[in-house]
Amino acid sequence: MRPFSEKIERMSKNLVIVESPEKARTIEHFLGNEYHVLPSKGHVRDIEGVGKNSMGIDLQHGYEPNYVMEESKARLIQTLRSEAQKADTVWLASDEDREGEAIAWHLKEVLNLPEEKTKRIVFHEITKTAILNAIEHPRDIDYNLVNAQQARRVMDRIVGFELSPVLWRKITTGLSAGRVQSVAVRLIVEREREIEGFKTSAAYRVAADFIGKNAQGEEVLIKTELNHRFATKEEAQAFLEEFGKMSYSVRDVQRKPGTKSPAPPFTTSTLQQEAARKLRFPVAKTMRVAQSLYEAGKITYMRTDSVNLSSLAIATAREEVVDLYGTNYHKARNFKTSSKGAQEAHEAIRPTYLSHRTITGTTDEKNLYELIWKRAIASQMADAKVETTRVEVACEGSPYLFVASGEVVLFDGFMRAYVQSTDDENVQSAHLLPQVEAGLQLKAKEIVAQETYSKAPQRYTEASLVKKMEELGIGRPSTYATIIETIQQRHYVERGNVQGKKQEYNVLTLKNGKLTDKQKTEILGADMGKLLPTDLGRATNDYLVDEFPAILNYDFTAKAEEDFDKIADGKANWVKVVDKFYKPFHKMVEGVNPGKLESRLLGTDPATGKPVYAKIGKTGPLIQLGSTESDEKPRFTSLQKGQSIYTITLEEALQLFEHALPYVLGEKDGKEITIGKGKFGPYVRYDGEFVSIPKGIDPQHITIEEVEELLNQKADAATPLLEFGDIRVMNGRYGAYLKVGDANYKLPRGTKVDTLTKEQCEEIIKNSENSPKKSSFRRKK
DNA sequence: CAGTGAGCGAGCTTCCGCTTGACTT
Repeated sequence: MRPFSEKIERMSKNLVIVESPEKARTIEHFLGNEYHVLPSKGHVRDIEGVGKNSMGIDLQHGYEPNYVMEESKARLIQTLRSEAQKADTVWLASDEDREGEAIAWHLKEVLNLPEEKTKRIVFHEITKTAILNAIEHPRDIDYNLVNAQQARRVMDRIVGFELSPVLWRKITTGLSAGRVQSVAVRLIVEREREIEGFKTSAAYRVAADFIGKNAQGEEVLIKTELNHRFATKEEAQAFLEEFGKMSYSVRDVQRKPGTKSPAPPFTTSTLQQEAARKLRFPVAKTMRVAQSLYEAGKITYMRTDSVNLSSLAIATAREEVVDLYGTNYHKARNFKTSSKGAQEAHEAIRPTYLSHRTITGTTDEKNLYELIWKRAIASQMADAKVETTRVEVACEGSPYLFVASGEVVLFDGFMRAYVQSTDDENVQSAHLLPQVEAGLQLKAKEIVAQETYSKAPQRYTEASLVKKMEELGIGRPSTYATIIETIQQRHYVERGNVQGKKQEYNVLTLKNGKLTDKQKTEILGADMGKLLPTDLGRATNDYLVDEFPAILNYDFTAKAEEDFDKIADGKANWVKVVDKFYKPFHKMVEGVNPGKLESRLLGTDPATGKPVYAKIGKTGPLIQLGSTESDEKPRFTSLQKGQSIYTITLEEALQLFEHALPYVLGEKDGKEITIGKGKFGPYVRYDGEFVSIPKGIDPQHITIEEVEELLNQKADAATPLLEFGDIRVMNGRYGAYLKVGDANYKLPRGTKVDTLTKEQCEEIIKNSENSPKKSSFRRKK
C-alpha cells in the first residue's frame, strides 16, 4: 500500500479514473490533494464466454450482452469501489473515443455510481491547464457512443464465435476466425498466389557512359540509360552494333527546383514500420520497448493513430531545432490524420521532453528513442530544397534517347535530422550530374545491354502487413501486434525464408569498338523473414472466402464502421444495425455443409490399388493412403519441410510412406530397432529402451551406425559417475546431478565432481529439501 | 527446465479492443 494513503483518504473528495497508471501518476501530480487519481487499466468488463463455450449474448432478445467483470481486475475494481464510495465526486476521465466512452459507462455500472456524483470529462493534452479546463466542463456519458461500441463488440463476438466452430468441424479443432484476423490471413494468402502466378518477363536494358569536354573545359562523365528496352537479344545486339557507328550530343538539359517535406511524427503503425526497417525489430519487440520507454516517462503513449502534436511539444521542438540547426531550419507544422477509422484519442508518439536528445537505458531503448526523437524533431523542420536535373543524349539516326537524371540538394532542411526509409527495392538514390549544356558533342565510353527480369510482387513483412491493415481500416493500434501474433500461433502463416532460383542472364558489352557476349547467373525471388501462408492458412482462407465472402471482403470493416458512426451520431439504433447483420449471417452459418473439407486425390497407389489423398489433418497437413470408408484402416504420414498438399505429386507422396514413422530399421543382436515419433519428437526403440533422436539427424534416414552410437551414449549416461549407497551421481544433459531413488537434486554451482564425498552429497540433499524445488508459478500459454 | 515416451478419443478450443498483470530468493 502507499505510505501516504492515509493522508489522501482523509483529504481527497474527488476520485478521477483514467485508463493508464502512467497517466494517473502525472495527473495526480497536477491536481493536488483534493483529487485522488486511479487507473482502470483498460476495460473492466467484457462479454461473458471465454472458456465457457457460450456466446454471452441473448440473440433472441435484443442482443443483450451478458457483461462480466474481468477476473484479473477483481482487486483493482474492489479498490475503485471503496475509493468511489469515499469520494464526493467521481470523474470518469477515460479516453475520448468509442472504447473510452464505453469504459466510462462500464465503470459507472460496475462501481454503482449514482448519477449526481458522477461526471464525465475528457482532455486532449496531459497538461495542468488542459485538465483544469476539462474539470470545469464536465458532461454526461454519451450513450450513442457507448452503443456504437456495443455494436462493434457484439458483432465481433458473433463473427468470431459462430465462424470458429464451423472451422473446428470442417478443418480441425482450435482454429479461429474473425473480422480482422481472417482478412489479414487473406492478404498474405493472396499475395503468395500472385507471386506463384507471376510470369517473369525478360527485356534488355541498355545503359551507356558518355564522356566529353564541357564549356568550362572540364572532362565530364555522364551515366545514362536508354528510354527503350529491347525484347530480344537480336534487337539489342543490332542496336549495339549500330551504336558504334553513331554520333552523340546532348540534346536537352532540364533543371527543375523541387521541395521535400518531412513525414509526420510517429503513430503506432509508422513506428512499427520504421523500427522494422531501420532497427530490424519485429512488431512485438517495438511495442515492448516502447512500453518501457512510456513507463519510464520518456515518450508519450505508444498506441495511437494520431499525428497530432500538442502546442507545448511544437513550442519545445522549435527551441530544439533553432538551437541545434538555426532559425532557417525551423518550420512549425500541424499534421492531419488521414488514416481510415482513426479515433485520435491521443497525441502522436513523441519524446515527453524534446529537449532530451538522448536517454539512458538498454541499447534497444536508446535506439528506439533516438528514432522517435529524430522523427518528431524533423516533423518541425523546414522543407528540403532540391534541384533535379535531366540530361538527354540523342544519337544520330536513332529514335531513342539516352537519359541521365540527377538530384542536387540545395538545402537539406529536415533531412539533416531524419530521412524516412522505404520498403520499395526499386527506388534508387539519384546522384549528382556534371555541368553540361545542350549541343555538347559526346563520345561513348561503354555501352551495356543487360537482360533483366521483371520482379514479382513483394511478400509482406509483419510491419508492411500492419501498414496494409491500417490502410484498409482493420485492426487498431492496440491490436496490430496481437493480431500478427495470433495468425502465427494458429499456424495460418509463418515467418520464413524463401530460397530463390538461379536465373541465367545475358550481358552484351560494347567497348573500344569490341562487342562481347557474356552469360551470368543471379538468384531471383529469394526472401528473408517474410510472412508465408501455410497449407492450413490457405485451406482455411479458401474455405472462408468461399462460404463467407461478405465477412472476408476487404471492405467489410469499413462498411461496418459507417454504421457504427451512424449509431454514434444518434442516427441509427444499435440493435437494428446488429440485427440487420446477424439475420443473413446466421443463415449462412446454418447453411454450411456438414462434414470435413474435401481432400485432394493424388491418384492410386500402384502397389495396393488404394487411393492417395493430401489433406489437412488434426495436427497439420498429411498424406492418407487408403479410404476411411474401406474396412482397412488408412495409413497416414506427415509432409516434409517445404512440401505442400497443394503441389505434392503422387510419387513424392508414396515415397513418404517408405520410411513413415514408426518403422523397423533393422536388427541388432536379434532384436528389432524401431524408429518412431512420440510426444517429445523422434526416438529409437531397442530392447525396451527409448532414446531420443537429436535434431541434426533425420529420423527417416537414420543409419544403424548412428543408432548404435546413440545407444552407447545412453548406456554411458545410465552408468553412475559415483555411487554412495542410495545416492548416485549421474551424468545428465545439463551436467552432473544427484539421484536418490526417483528424486533428482541439482549440484550447487562450481561443485567439483571428481572429489565429491558422501558427506557433501548428503549435505546438498538436506539443503535442497529445505527449499521447494519447483516454483509453483507457471507462465500461462 | 528435468532425465520422459509406445497414438485411444473425450472434451476442449474461438472474437476484437482497452490496458498491464507479478505467489519471491
